[in-house]
Amino acid sequence: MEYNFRAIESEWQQKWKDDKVYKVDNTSTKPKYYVLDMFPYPSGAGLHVGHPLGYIASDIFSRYKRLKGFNVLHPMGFDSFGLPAEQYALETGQHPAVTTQKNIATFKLQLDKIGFCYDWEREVQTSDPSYYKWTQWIFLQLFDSFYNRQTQKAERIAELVKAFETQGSNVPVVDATATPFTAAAWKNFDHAAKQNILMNYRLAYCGYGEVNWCEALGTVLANDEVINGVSERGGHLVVKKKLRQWYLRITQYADRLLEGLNHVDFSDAMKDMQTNWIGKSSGAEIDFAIKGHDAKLRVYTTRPDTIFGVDFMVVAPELELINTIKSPEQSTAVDEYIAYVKSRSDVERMAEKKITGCFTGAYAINPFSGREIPIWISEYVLSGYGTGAIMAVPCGDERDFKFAQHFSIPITNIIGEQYNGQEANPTKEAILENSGFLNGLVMKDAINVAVEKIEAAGIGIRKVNYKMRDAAFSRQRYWGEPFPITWKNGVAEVWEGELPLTLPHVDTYSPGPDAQGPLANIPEWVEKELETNTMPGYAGSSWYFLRYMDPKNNETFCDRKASDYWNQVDLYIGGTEHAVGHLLYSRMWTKVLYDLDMIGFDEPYRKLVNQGMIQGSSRFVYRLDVTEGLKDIFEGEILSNDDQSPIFVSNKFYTESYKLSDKLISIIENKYSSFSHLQSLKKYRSYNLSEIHVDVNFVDGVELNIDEFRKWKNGEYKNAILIGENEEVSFPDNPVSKCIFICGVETEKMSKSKYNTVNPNDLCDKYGADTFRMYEMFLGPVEASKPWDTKGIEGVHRFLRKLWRLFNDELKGKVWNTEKATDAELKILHRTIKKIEEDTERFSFNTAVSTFMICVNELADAKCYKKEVLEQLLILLTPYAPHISEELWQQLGNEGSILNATYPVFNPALLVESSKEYPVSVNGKVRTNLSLSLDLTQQQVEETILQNEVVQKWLEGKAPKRIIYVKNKMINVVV
RNA sequence: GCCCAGGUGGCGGAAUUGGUAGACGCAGCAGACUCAAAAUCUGCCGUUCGCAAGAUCGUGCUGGUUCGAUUCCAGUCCUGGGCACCA
Repeated sequence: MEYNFRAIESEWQQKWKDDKVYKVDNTSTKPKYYVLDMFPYPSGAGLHVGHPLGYIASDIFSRYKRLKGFNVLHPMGFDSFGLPAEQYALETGQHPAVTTQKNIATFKLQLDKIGFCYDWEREVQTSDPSYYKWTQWIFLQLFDSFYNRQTQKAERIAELVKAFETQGSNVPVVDATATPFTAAAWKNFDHAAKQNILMNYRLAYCGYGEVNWCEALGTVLANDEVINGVSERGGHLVVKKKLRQWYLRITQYADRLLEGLNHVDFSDAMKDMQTNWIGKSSGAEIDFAIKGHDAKLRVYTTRPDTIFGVDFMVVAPELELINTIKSPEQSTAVDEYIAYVKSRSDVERMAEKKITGCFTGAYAINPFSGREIPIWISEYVLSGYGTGAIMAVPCGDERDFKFAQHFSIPITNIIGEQYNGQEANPTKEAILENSGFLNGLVMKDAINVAVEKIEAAGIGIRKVNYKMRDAAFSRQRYWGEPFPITWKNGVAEVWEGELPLTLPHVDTYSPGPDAQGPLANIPEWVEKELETNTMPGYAGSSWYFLRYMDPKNNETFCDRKASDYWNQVDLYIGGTEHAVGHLLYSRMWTKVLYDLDMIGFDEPYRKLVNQGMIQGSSRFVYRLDVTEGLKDIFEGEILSNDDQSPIFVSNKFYTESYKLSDKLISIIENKYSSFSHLQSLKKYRSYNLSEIHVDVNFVDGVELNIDEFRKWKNGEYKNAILIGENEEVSFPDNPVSKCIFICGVETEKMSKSKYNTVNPNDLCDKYGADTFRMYEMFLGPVEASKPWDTKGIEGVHRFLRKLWRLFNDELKGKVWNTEKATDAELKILHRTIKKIEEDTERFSFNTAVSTFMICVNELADAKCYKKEVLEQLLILLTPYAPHISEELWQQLGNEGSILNATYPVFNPALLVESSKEYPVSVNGKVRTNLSLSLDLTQQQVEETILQNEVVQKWLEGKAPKRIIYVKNKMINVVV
């Protein structure tokens, strides 16, 4: 009987489905364990082998925990709102709901084929009205809440109203408003005035923010749709535009998001990323008078101790203030510079090495020295951080220093010898000079003195700042959750209908007027004065882990009993690309729901494991192209021919600079003198090699399958002429060719457009899901990123077949028996139990797979076909390769599914050793091995060692200085 | 630019706490079985020198700490991820 994985896998998948073996209850006497995968976006391209890496890891762990006696929740669903579906709708006119459903169906087929233990009855989809009903509802809770500074938690907006009614604006629970009011005044405000004030405190609020606006496309673009200041599609100009936007006041939670990191098990790298993103800093906000103007320049600095070293100011080019203060002489230059900056993204601005800037012609006054300080604008200062203006201290800050040098601004030294005039010194240890009342103080002590003086003088305040900004929460798009908000006379009101407020049908997905979303095109929607923005992708994904606990509930987002039972996610597996977006948002939402007493915990994820990315390994062919400039010359002579039979050259012509070589041309010439390209090549010797991605699925390693290549893309290259590595040429009409064509290789992101994706289904068909699962794990540590290479999968498949042969022989049939296992055989088993358990616990799945291989190799060598041993091994293997394990488990005559078996218990007594083969080194270099009893004393070991021939040889008669003996590890003789 | 991660054979990787570098697998080479092929099995498989025994160098690079460093420290180069509207 042979290992027929196709039959085995489909049979067991069907049986498990029929028996509902993965159904999970919200009540159990067993302890609970919640394993979560990051929410997939169901893209049209389907799953590629990179996606399931984390899913397989979590599936293994879920099954392992189940065997260990836990009630395990391991759900799956879809983050099904998003830009790609809408983009596709724009191009094809198909409704996103339709394409999304199609994509989800494909994903589910693919996932099921791999044999995951999801309870599909708990599936959620964010674009399903029964789901986004609750996303909208939670949004309304955010809208109806504010952050109480006193209690440090979210509370209902009604509480704030009560406070205003009794105490006016001077309340301890929130920061003061821009314009103070009394309790009496509050009561006299009209509705709109009150709402405007409250909008400053709501956790979900409306404000104004900049977006990437593309006039030509009439739409707002995502950052990744903008490249070098123009749109990716069409290359149209993109500028910043201010729009009314919804925001989440996540900044209020900055401190708690930081503090919460102490209570979760995330990697230090992940915690660092979040900490840096939040970017807490403390310093001061200082108002500088501006010469000849009433307006003040407010700067934020973390180093108020350096205030006497300020040589210039830098203001973000976006700041309105600039228009007021710019001098007539500088006006044109300033406007031109602002126009330049408008075309640049934040990333470009921060990454720019070239120093740019423009003097405004205005001067600020140093409040302590009275010095006049020139005010500049430059793109390296961003408007969103701090006050959008900095005081520049070139002797202490590298960027300020370079700026001063570039524009020849004189530099003041306030740290004496600590500053060498060649580069800035950002120390806090120097003793201040040229610094008025701060002279003689060490800088780090001077910070506090300076802040106190600034506060006393009434020109500034101590200020804690966060780099993190409030999260923009609206999109000018169609395919997202509508806001249950109406606008009455410019005031945002909660929509009065019953949730969900469903997405209306639209005829076109084109943007609405004035940079509004497509919803603005619908008369009925606009008539009802409904909000035309929709929510962003992270709305639905910020709370989905809660919905899985109680996915069908129509009364509440998640029953309290269910969330109390399942509590936090015990294990969350996903990529670092979500480090600062999704993870921070869902942590914030959890904290708000906790504050409002709707759930009983304030961190969503107890433990986070970061899965690495599987990169694509792309393959290239190199097309010989006539260069652009010469095209005219070839008109009529070549070009028509060119398109039909392009020439491709093998890798070596690209890497070994065979470009333009006589050799390449002579190859063609010698073989095919009538070749029509030849004349032009000889004549002009001017061509390029362009890299063209080819589908990795018809490249074996690096060798191109030329027949497949000719059939590719409906025969686009069927007439191609290929010059191989061995300098043989393949023509379309000579199918028998000795041409060996080698492709170029590069590691890149796995993506359909790069033709480097591999479909897991194909591999499951060819080798089986068990092989696929184990191979994904065998590739390397889950946390590591690595390029995909299908080649090694054979090895894992061979391993499973070898396992199969421990039970069945192709000719003899059943070979397993019920004989008693020997000590040696039990030792093999228990060493495996120990290692598999350890490796699984620490998510080291790749070494676990190796361990299985070693175990099966050893059992095969020992000809051990004993049920007593094999049965235990199968249980260990179930989480990794569930189908074959179940099949063999049944063959052994077991009742019931192996899914419910009990995990083997490791018996240390079986592994006790009495001696050890020690490596013996002399001066740290291993020279020999020696087997010694484990109960020897240091002295006994030393004596034995010195007797040894090899050791004596290396001692060369000298006496050893020291002998290091680490029991059970090694011995080192120092001479 | 800033933040984070990673550089080990031809390739993916192992070495869990500073203790035999290269487990396990792929590819390759040689052999057995076979009419042949597939499958399976056996052996070899970092570099240089050597018939061999053995020696030499070797974990991106340059230094340091240590009896001993892939592992710790400092610096440096390269690659990948993120940088707020892809999800």
